Amino acid sequence: MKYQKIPEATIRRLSRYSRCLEEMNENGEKVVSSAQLAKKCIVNAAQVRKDLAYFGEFGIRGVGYYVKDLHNNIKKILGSDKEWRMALIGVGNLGSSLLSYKDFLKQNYKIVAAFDIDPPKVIGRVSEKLGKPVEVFHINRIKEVAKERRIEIGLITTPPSEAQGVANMLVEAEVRGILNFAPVQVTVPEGFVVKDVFFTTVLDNLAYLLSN
Amino acid sequence: MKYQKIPEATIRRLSRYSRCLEEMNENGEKVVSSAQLAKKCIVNAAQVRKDLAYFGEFGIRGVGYYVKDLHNNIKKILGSDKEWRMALIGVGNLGSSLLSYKDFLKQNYKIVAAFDIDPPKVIGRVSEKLGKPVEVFHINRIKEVAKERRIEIGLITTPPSEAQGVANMLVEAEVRGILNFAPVQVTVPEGFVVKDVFFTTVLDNLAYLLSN
DNA sequence: CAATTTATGTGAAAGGAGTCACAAAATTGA
DNA sequence: TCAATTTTGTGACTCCTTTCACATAAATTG
Ligand SMILES: NC(=O)c1ccc[n+]([C@@H]2O[C@H](COP(=O)([O-])OP(=O)(O)OC[C@H]3O[C@@H](n4cnc5c(N)ncnc54)[C@H](O)[C@@H]3O)[C@@H](O)[C@H]2O)c1
Ligand SMILES: NC(=O)c1ccc[n+]([C@@H]2O[C@H](COP(=O)([O-])OP(=O)(O)OC[C@H]3O[C@@H](n4cnc5c(N)ncnc54)[C@H](O)[C@@H]3O)[C@@H](O)[C@H]2O)c1
Repeated sequence: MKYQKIPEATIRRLSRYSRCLEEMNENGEKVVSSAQLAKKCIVNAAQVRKDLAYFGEFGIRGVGYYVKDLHNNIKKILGSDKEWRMALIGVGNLGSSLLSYKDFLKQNYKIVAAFDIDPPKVIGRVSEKLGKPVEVFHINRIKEVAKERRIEIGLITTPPSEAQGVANMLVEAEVRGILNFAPVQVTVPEGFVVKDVFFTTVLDNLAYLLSN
Repeated sequence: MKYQKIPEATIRRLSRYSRCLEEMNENGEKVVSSAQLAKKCIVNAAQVRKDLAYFGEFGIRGVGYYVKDLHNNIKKILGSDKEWRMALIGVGNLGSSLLSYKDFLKQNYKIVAAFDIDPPKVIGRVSEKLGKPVEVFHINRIKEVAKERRIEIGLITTPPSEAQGVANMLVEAEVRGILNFAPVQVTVPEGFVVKDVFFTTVLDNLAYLLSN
């Protein structure tokens, strides 16, 4: 298949397929058809095949896909075959719950440093919940520590008013990826990427659907 | 304008506009043009106008939109002019951080009950963080309490393996809206709505963009 | 080994969503 | 009062995404 721009929606679905395949693999299932995978992920079977076709031919006609093989291929496509080193900025309520989120690790995402404006205040939140606590630094050491620990992704869990400032520091520290939980639009220069996780936007969506 | 199906993306953007308008209103700004609002929300100006046009005519040609008036209209459209009564199921790391998330309240979303499989174990997580703690019930009382407290939305923050079971109980209790944080696809009958908040899907997306 | 079955990969068609460009309406100022 | 200015609301166009439908290829069976 000749080159085409890949839709964002395709990438989101690949992530879903990946989770399903992981589960199937754990259940000892060897082979899966696009129809079965589609059903499990609640999408159209042709959609599954087309999504995969952007990246190559992974199936065998008349058979389907080898679960493990396809899973590996999708992980390679998504870049989740390598370990991603992350920093968390803002060790508050949400931040400390993310610090103890075990699923990140399972998925090859690792928080290797945390930052706050007041480390002594928040230190209890970290150690109280984990066997091996993540080190918490003062925010003004972010550039230095980010370099040293080869951080590639920053998670922003500060109050909204601080988010853009923190994003600027991350840019300064050449942390190219940002996952932003603070409900404000932050902007970064070309070459950097921000993705948002806005709970209330999804809630608004739900509220809209429920009232119509 | 004659009736058309309204895109999901439009609803998501309305939610964004709403946040911006709220901020503008707090700053004492009275009038805003589609171009200004668009710039702030990082979208196209025609997009702003088209999104609003699905629901009526809110602007004045040659002038723009009255900030407060438009904000009220959008809140009415989204259904966020009323208070939504929510229950949280699974008072763990993430759940207890949501319980103390003040922004929900500001946005007219209110958690009026929490449920867990082991209330005594989790009770500390709630009261330790809040002035007026949310009551935690055993999960098997969900139907009874949901009716009594007129709950309309359920937040699922249990382990993934429990999510579908919890969703079934919410359906049983006629809670029509579900916001699911557990990284599995849950299904509900016609007439019910599930929206997902999957952190790792967004991370996967970020990882993909960073590795290409 | 040929016929049958099964399920992929993909071109073509349909369906949605976003952008452009301009007529229409309100305001301002001379 | 009327021309100039501003900015909305929207039809038409473009672009992107999803679905359909079928030729193609692998496997199986008699
Ligand atoms: N709590 C939730 O469940 C939840 C849910 C969705 C979104 N959010 C958003 O996530 C963010 C954090 O929420 P929270 O409830 O954890 O707030 P919080 O007040 O508990 O935590 C914020 C933390 O950020 C630190 N901080 C403040 N300024 C900083 C700076 N400049 N640099 C580094 N650290 C700084 C504070 O010391 C504090 O520890 C907010 O933007 C909130 O809107 C929270
Ligand atoms: N911790 C995070 O930051 C984070 C981030 C993203 C997603 N998630 C997801 O959110 C969910 C919760 O994560 P967590 O880290 O808070 O886990 P956790 O183990 O800390 O909390 C789970 C809670 O659910 C309760 N529970 C278990 N089964 C139940 C049932 N049948 N009914 C009611 N309650 C039940 C447990 O008693 C526990 O209190 C998981 O699905 C996780 O994948 C968590």
